[in-house]
Amino acid sequence: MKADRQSVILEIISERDIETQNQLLDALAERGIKSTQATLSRDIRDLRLIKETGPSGVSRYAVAETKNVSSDVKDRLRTILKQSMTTYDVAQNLLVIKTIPGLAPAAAGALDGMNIEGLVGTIAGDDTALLIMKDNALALALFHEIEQIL
Amino acid sequence: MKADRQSVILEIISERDIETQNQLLDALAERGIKSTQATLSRDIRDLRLIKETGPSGVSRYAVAETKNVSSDVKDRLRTILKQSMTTYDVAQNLLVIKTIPGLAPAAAGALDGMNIEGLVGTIAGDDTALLIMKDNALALALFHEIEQIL
DNA sequence: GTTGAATAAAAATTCAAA
DNA sequence: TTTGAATTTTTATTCAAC
Repeated sequence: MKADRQSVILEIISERDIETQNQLLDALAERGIKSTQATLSRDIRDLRLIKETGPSGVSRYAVAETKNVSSDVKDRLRTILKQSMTTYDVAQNLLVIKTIPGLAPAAAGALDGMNIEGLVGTIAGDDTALLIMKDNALALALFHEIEQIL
Repeated sequence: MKADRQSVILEIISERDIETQNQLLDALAERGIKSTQATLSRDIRDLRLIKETGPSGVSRYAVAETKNVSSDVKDRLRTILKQSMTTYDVAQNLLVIKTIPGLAPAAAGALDGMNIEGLVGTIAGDDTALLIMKDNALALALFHEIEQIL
């Protein structure tokens, strides 16, 4: 399954340095996911991973830095999410964030305030905020980013 | 000359999307700089350029985002530099920032406060701040980044 | 230490297939 | 629409020269 595989890819690159698509292929195999280099090349494009040169000069895949998002804003977001969010999940290109009653608008607003790439819009009821992402891969990437932030 | 070429590379990728090293080769040729793909591959590593996937899905070379630097800090830096800096230049791995008298420590402090990759240390007199960078390529990259910020 | 030519390695794409 | 095998394209490295 594409979404599963891409999700695991994000996990893998957050845990260790992956220099080549073949390395990624092996890492996926270790987790029981069999694929091919061609597919990974497409996944990497979908997930908008970058290839960066690390401190030591070796290159590796990484999640693109969310541009224009200051760490201050990230801190504020973390605070708000921690105080308000109860659960969150991803479905296709949508992120669903459940909050304690009344705080969904605040959570949605906080996320809206960050210039998150691919975030098309948010809508919040009382205890549920919906984030509409441009595509499934970007929704998945944000899901994992929230995981990291918390 | 390596430094010249690398400097022009940074200019080129800030002006237009470069998808491949061959495109970069051509762009350099237009500016009278003749090189080879092998050399550009090395330059790209030296400058720690990343290859990212743009909004449209095409990949391009870009300057690595300075991690952990919030836009608030960038704003503050801009303000301070604009108010204090008179000239700036790069020499090898050193950036020399001249300021109006008395303000060099403030400028150096502001730069120190950002987590700039490759910035080893700063030393400031009355009207001159010196930034010691880890290597020439990183000094050059910061030079261009300051250009952008202002 | 820097470079280019040749080569090896890696990544993107094509095309057929499911 | 997703995928893998084969192929093409792109990038990194080797090695010789400077």
